[in-house]
Amino acid sequence: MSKVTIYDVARVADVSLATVSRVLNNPEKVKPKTRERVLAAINELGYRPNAIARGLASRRSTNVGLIVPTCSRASVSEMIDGVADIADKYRYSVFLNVTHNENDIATNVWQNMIASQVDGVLMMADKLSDDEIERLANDTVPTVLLSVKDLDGRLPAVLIDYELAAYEATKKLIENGNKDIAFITSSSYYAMNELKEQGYRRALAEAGLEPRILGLYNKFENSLEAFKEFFANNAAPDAALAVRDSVAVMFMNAAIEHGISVPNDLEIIGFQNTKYAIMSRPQLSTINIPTYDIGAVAMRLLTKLMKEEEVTETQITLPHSFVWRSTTK
Amino acid sequence: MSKVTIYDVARVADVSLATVSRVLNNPEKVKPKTRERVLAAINELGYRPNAIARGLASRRSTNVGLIVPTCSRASVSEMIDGVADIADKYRYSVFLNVTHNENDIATNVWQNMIASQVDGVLMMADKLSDDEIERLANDTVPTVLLSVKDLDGRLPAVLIDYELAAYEATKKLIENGNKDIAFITSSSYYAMNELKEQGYRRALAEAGLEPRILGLYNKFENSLEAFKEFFANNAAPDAALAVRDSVAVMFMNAAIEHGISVPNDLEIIGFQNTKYAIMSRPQLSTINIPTYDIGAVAMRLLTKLMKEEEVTETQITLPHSFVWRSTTK
DNA sequence: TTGAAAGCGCTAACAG
DNA sequence: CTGTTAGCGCTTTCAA
Repeated sequence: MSKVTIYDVARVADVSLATVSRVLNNPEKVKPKTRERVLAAINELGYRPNAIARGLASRRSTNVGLIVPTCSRASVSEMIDGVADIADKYRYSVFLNVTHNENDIATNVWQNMIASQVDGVLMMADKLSDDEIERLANDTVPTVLLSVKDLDGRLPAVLIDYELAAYEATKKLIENGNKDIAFITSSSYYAMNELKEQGYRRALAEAGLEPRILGLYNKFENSLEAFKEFFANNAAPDAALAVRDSVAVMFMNAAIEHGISVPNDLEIIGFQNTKYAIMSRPQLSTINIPTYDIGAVAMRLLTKLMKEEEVTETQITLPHSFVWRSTTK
Repeated sequence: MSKVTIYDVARVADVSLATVSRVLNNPEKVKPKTRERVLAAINELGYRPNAIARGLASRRSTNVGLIVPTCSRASVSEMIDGVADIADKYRYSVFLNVTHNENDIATNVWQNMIASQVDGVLMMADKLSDDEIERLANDTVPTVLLSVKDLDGRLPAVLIDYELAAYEATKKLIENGNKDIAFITSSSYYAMNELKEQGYRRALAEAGLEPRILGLYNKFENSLEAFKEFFANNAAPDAALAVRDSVAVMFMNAAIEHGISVPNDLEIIGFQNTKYAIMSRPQLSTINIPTYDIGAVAMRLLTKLMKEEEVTETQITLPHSFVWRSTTK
């Protein structure tokens, strides 16, 4: 569409194209009067610089890549909103790519993005191999990890201390006098969930209690059935910590249908503080995670990295908190 | 990073850069033997074509723009997944932009995307003015509307017949013998919700019943309070249709806390068939919307439009269905 | 079947 | 402060 090029503007304003380029990129270097003439011409013609040509000439695209496993989990969609808002603010465009949690895809996508000349990338991907981390860390275009981090801290990252959060939640459950505390986790393999499990185990170990891990199926509907079956065939635990609010609510619903009273016979804590927690009955006690902020802070960090500003803190841990509602005593 | 250019490949393969370009874009026009030599060189050097340079030279970017009001509503995040999957399949990259429902922003974003040389755009935006629609429709880069449509059908669109869905749901409620049927809507202005309201009103009008519209606040927490207040100060309706599952569940929870029995004293139907509907107690009857498919189908339609293939049907209505659970008799 | 050459629309030295 | 001049890395005629 935009058939109007920088040449047209230059002609109308009666200057060289270099001057037009200057008022666009370094307006202070142009005499006010000329600048105005150029601006007027731009307006008159409805000129919009061609981002691609600009990218080619300047070797900077003002594009960033965003790699996520999926959009349709609240924990990631809110983060995307955070990324998008800050990107917008700094006038970056964001390339979205969803990998469905397949790692080789993530790495491949990353390479494609680099080839597409993004200036930086935000990546949410589990279990990157050492080689992969090495490659990301050594590339000239900066990559920031979302929610997860590599253990050696080679890559910038914005995350939550999931281990600590789970540890503290479990500890609370222990303090409330519970002995048989279950951990309800997902069968799919998330690094995040592994950290949560570690925190859970640490708290139990300190108290000399036995862990009890309950896996569940990826498919939502199957999980409900699985939970029902669980309560039909097993002694119910005294308390439970779940990897996500939705999981916690499903577990709770199954328990209640089995005649168990929450929180009297069974205390439950979720993870994330989503709407699920408010909408369940009883309302779910949960760990509040600043999801939006993870995205926003990561994007902000990335802008600094891209501008090669001095960044003191390259691995940022955002604070979690607890929201005590009606599923805990 | 990819410092390797097409020249390097040409040199190593001992051909001209034109030939390398050909094996990339029209492999059949190159003698198999040469082709293999080039391919080998590409492999050896780890060459990846620079998407930006390619875009500039070919005037096609293989990028599409995706404009949404937010990511963190299930109805849009699932759609995004649909778009992303199909885009991936056709090797398009997607530029994501969230507008927070502000229309002037959406139009502006659209222009920026066009300037960024996208080959097409998918847009979810309410209440576009006639001028805006005109502009989108007349541009050389195709735009497909998501979920909403312009009334004259000038723009391609993929959507649900929300009016009909609401009409049918309301009719079911009427057939069940309810007289006082409420419509629970959001105070923010969505074209979609307006259509739902129209369907609701049509069904009531046909039955000679009076409509009863209940607005609610945008903020989730406030809504719960508002609903509680509603039940404290007003006669409860016999039945209700809500614009979203989450709204339906909140309304139901408030009702139940007020001592109303669902579905005996109050029948409720939601919209969307999200996890909320399964996780509520009782489980919510709702209208199933193929959210993922809206995105997927729209993206597929867009690829055709971009290739200038013949498209017979430019406004596609996807089917809805009903899921009767425990909040209806 | 291949190569030479002319751009795509812009930025960025370098002069002036 | 402004203009001239090279490219950025690739596609695409046009000839050979």
